[in-house]
Amino acid sequence: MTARAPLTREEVVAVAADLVKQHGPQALTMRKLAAELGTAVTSIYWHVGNRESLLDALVERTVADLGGFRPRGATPQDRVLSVARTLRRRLRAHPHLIAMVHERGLTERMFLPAQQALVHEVHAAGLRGTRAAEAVRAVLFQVVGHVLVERNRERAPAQHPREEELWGAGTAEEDRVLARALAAPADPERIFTTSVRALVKSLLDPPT
Amino acid sequence: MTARAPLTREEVVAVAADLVKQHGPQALTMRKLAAELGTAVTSIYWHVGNRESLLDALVERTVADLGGFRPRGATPQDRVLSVARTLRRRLRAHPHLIAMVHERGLTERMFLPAQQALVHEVHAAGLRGTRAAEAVRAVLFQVVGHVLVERNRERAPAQHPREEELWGAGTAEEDRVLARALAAPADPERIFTTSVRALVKSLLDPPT
DNA sequence: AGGCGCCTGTAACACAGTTACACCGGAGGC
DNA sequence: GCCTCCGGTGTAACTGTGTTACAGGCGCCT
Repeated sequence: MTARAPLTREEVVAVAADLVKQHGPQALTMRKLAAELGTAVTSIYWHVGNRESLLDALVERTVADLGGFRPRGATPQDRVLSVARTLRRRLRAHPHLIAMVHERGLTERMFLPAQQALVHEVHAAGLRGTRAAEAVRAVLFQVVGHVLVERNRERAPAQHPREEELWGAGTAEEDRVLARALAAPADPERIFTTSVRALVKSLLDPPT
Repeated sequence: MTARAPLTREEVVAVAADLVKQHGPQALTMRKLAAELGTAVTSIYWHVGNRESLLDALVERTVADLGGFRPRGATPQDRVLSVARTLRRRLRAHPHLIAMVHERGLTERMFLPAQQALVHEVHAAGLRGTRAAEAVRAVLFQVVGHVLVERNRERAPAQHPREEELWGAGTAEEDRVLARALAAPADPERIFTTSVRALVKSLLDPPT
């Protein structure tokens, strides 16, 4: 057997990314990774340093994959919504990885490409200076925050006090339909669109 | 020496909470905890089962500590903002612990008390049924999401491409003040208030 | 005294990240 | 042709983690 092609840093990171995508971050152990690569642990350490650096590289890769934005829509409002939707979709495409980005305190890094697109749109809508910066940040915070919460919701265990808490508490008996709507599982897509649209409307519409 | 007062589940959880608050979740090892308690690891296992259960108990405690809400303000809008602010403040009071709640997929649990308060206000504002439920959820998603992002921002390492990325990219040269505003550190408090207010305004104002 | 239930401690297990060290194989100097 | 050095790999260990089998101790009831 011709031993095997020499290991490269890129190969290590790629296989590590696969492992994380398939089985979550906790499945990424140095030994498993070595086994998957058909090599020994020490080789990995030689190429990537330590686990920390490996995760850094993974995160870097993920952020780079998010790419740029081509907003669609007639009005700035529509185009901002378009950016928000695209960002959400891309973030949700790599759940484990964006969780890692978050856990490693690099959430802000994920912002940059979208931020540039948003700056453009907000500027087109007539906002300037500090006010524009605030609008951009408000939208970004909302999108990323929403995705984090949404993703969290999905892997949440059984929420034992959910329906009952609201029915029994007396607060919601004012409105049966409301109570039922809250007891039913939420539609994150709808909530997302609703709230982004609402936020954007207020931020861009009246230059108070 | 009179050996020591018998260990209780509450004592274990309390000391564990202290450890997490002071040195973060990774500092909570069973052996350290045992040393801190002046006992042996097995006693901890006897009282709390395993590490998982211990973290569950911690999280439960944290969620319980969040308590109820007494919204202040003249209009429903103001009172919603008041709830949002209180929720944010309380969440930010236990950064490590809310990170744990999040990582354990129990973010939604944190919602409940605030949710009840919001249901009341949204109802008072005249919203009903599905529309009201959506408004409540939109606000909660926004608040919790914002806190997650904000908290993340604080412990982020050096953001190497930050100012430069925006200055060099050409996008922001349309507006020097904007670029400078984005390069400067954001004021999360302001962003929070601005965006919650904007969101609430759109959600509650026009019963379109 | 005997037994039983609550609680604690000793010592081990498996598995994690990490590393000291020996080794191989080819590229270049003599 | 030989030697040395360097990039890269492998073996086997170290420490520290969660967890548990097992041996008790202490107090109370009968």
